Amino acid sequence: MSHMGYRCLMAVDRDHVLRSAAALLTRKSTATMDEVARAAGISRATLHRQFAGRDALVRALEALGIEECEAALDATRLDEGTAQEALRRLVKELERVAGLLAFLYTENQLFEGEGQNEGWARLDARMAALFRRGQEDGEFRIDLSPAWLTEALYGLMASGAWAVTEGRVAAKDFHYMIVELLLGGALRRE
Amino acid sequence: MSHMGYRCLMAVDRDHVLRSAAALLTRKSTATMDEVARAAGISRATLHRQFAGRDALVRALEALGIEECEAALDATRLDEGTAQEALRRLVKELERVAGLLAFLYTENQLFEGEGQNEGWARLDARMAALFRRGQEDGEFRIDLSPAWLTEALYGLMASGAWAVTEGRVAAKDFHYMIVELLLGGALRRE
DNA sequence: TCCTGATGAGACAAGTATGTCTCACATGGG
DNA sequence: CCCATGTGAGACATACTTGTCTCATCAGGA
Repeated sequence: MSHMGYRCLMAVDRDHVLRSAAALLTRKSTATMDEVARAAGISRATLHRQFAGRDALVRALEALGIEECEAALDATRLDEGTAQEALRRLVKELERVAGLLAFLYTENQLFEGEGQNEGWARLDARMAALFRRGQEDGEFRIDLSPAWLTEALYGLMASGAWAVTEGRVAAKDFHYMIVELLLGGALRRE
Repeated sequence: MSHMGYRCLMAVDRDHVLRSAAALLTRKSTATMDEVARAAGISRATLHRQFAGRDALVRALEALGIEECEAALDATRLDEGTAQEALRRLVKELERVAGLLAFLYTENQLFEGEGQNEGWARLDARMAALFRRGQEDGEFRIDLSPAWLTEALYGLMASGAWAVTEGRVAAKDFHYMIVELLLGGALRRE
């Protein structure tokens, strides 16, 4: 076996497995390793060969989620334009990972006592920085803390993702609903 | 044993157990029956005597959550005053059950395929009716559906409850943060 | 063709939660 | 005092998931 071929093969499979697992666990967070394996079209043995255990799988999913979020943040160019425009772009970029984010958001409740992954802290900081910029530029109100606005963004994305999967709202409205509510709230502007 | 005495004793214990379980499962959603029992100060055997199994316990918690939400809705007098005032009162009433609500909100993801409890549908309808009234009275914007606003309210309350338990925001700000974000959004009013 | 290595199927042991059961104990009423 | 009822402790079987292992198979490269 060639070394390159080996690295390539593993990388491709690993990514495919990871995305299948993300898609499944987004819908059913208690899926077993066997279900995850079947969803990825592989056997449980192979799944265990790639991920030492369920923990390792979830950690890998966490890393994937962080990675995708960081990529979304990078692609958004948070510093360009107004904070409001940047936030709109950000939610658009994050829409793809909303389901995975919703899974990890609730799953992280279980990791209490280990201290949260530093990746999340970095993401939180970048998002909070966006909200803080908006406040300093006079765009956003200053009586809602950047930390809360960040938390609310996560919460609304999770709610939106679930509402879509359960058919309570249309998928095409996802971005609009979240951005409009987060930015403007429910009240009519005069 | 007297019939009244029996009924009273069971009712009191059951309620106490239920509230202990709610408090525990709010923090650790995967707590075992044994942990739930110990948290309530009873043995696992007694817990099983009162609730046939874990399913029955969660169902009972669901019923409790629904009951408390309905009570909150009743106490709020949704029809009095402006929709905005009613919403502020509602969030205040719901604050007590936010933790339980957060637990059930995520737990319900697992009950898919059984059709959701009719109690939730009733609650959703009442909340959506409030948002609809706000829209019809010209208070709330009409481009965000009542269903989405209801969902967002759940999501924000869950986010707020978790953020508080993890110390990311202060408990005293809970009501203000949720109501202000839901009503006014992040943007400054001119 | 032969050989290497990954895979799938399945067996297997271990751990854990669950649900049921029995038994001893305590409390409270008759 | 005696008895009934609820309770706690713990044993027990069961089911489920997990993690590891073996073995047969199969595809790709030398």
